[in-house]
Amino acid sequence: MKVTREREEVLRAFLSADRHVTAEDLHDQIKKRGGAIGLATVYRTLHLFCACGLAEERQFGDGKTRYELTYNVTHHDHLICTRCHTILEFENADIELLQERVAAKHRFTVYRHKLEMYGLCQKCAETPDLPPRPGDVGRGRARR
Amino acid sequence: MKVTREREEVLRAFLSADRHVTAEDLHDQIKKRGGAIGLATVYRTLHLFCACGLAEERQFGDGKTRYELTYNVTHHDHLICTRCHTILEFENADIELLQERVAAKHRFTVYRHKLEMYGLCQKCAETPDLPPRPGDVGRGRARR
DNA sequence: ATCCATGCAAAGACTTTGCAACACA
DNA sequence: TGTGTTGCAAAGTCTTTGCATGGAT
Repeated sequence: MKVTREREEVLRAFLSADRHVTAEDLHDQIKKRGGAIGLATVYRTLHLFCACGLAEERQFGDGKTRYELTYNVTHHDHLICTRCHTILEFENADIELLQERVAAKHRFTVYRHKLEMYGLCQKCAETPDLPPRPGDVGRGRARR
Repeated sequence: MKVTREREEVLRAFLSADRHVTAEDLHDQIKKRGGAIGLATVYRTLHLFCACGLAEERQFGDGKTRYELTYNVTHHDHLICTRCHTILEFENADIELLQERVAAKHRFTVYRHKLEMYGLCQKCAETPDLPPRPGDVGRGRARR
């Protein structure tokens, strides 16, 4: 696999960005640093990273695909704040174990799973300024 | 809310269809029965159903939004076969309980959650004809 | 009769692809 | 030097919206 300036830029942006970013996020960040890169190349590079196990795609229900570096990272699941879009990660071995039992009971071979909880983080739950809108995420592409 | 022929058709198609259908699925089914309806109306009607709690949107990672009738249905999670696209449902109170504990630990108020396991159903795991491709689902819009 | 719903086509958002120019090994 | 990569723009897919028409109450 070739090492190009563009691929290095994407990796660098990825490393210094939030854990869960969209292609556009990375693209913007690279451009802000003065790097020049096409959005299509960002997408192509992210696919490449996913194919070689360096990253994974995630969909949290707002219609955008997010990418997460997974190299040397243990499995975890997500708590997603539907107001401020904070994403908390957690891992829980007990849940994983129960999941395996469920799968076994159904004679299912599981390769991948995801557990996502949508709601309000502590901070957002405490600030009643805006009405919480728990229905806005996790229900498909964002409305316009 | 008005009762129109179109809305009745969508509901009827919904009731007799698989549990997890796309707007296009319902549209096709209605047309096959001889009913005439615009795809946009199907989408609008499904949004309506979701808004009044009759249905819910789901995204299983192939880039399409699926809808599921939830009226009078208890919460459940999903096992998704990445080869034949069979979707098994299950519920497990122990897992739910552990989830609540995790959320509480993070001071998170959960409104909705989803647990999805992707892999091979028993039948597909036993037929080695096609190579299993567990990476094809759950990782964003389908490739073309 | 008045709104609200529908259909169609156009617009929109996100992502992929074709192709010529270019860059790495 | 040759193959793989990039950029740009165009195409593609799924979904939403504008607007004129038609239908339900």
